[in-house]
Amino acid sequence: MSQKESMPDFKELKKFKRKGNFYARDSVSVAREILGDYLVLRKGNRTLVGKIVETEAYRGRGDDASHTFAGKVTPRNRVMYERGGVAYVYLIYGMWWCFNIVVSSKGDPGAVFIRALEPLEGMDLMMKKRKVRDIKTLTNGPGRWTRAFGIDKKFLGRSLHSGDFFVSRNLSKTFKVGRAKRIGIDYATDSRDLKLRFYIKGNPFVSRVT
DNA sequence: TGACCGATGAAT
DNA sequence: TTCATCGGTCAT
Repeated sequence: MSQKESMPDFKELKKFKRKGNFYARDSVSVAREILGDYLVLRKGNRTLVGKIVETEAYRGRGDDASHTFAGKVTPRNRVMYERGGVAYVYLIYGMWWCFNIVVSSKGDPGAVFIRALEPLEGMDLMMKKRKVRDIKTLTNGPGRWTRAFGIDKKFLGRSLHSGDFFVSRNLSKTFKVGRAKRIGIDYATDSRDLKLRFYIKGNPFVSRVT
């Protein structure tokens, strides 16, 4: 279950912001280690904060579920070739924005897909964006949390090293990590059954367990 | 320029 | 389990 824990204030969150060397590594390491961290978006004098509870690793060139399989380059996926630490955002099903963090070194595409958050601060603003009243369904899916945060095409290529949009390290992680197949990539052949999805065991905001 | 489609969500 | 949905992508 989701345990009560003290919520760091904005200043504290900023202090433990994840840096470039954290993102400039392989996608599996980042996808695992970013679990439990805080995604922080400052809007004026308000702050939206969600704990990252579910991720997927996309391994770039050698991963036929990735948008950069076999080194494919298009206007959309171009930022995936940047050094880790920028956002890769794209639209799916004509209506939902998917948010990834680019990882690895420049020229080596990789990404960590953020699938679900546990909402911690700014829930009133999130609910206005999502038009839902039930907190359980506010941010427990890739298209849901991005809508709650107002994430869209404007975020494509945006740096996570800024002062108003970043990931903050959680210094007290006590959970167990679950591992499963990635979702919605049945079009892939070689990579479809790899267990590259990671989630916080028992957290109610994970989009699905199996 | 336009055919095509999906790293989903919601209803059942 | 099914299916509505539509802006963007990319090949032409």
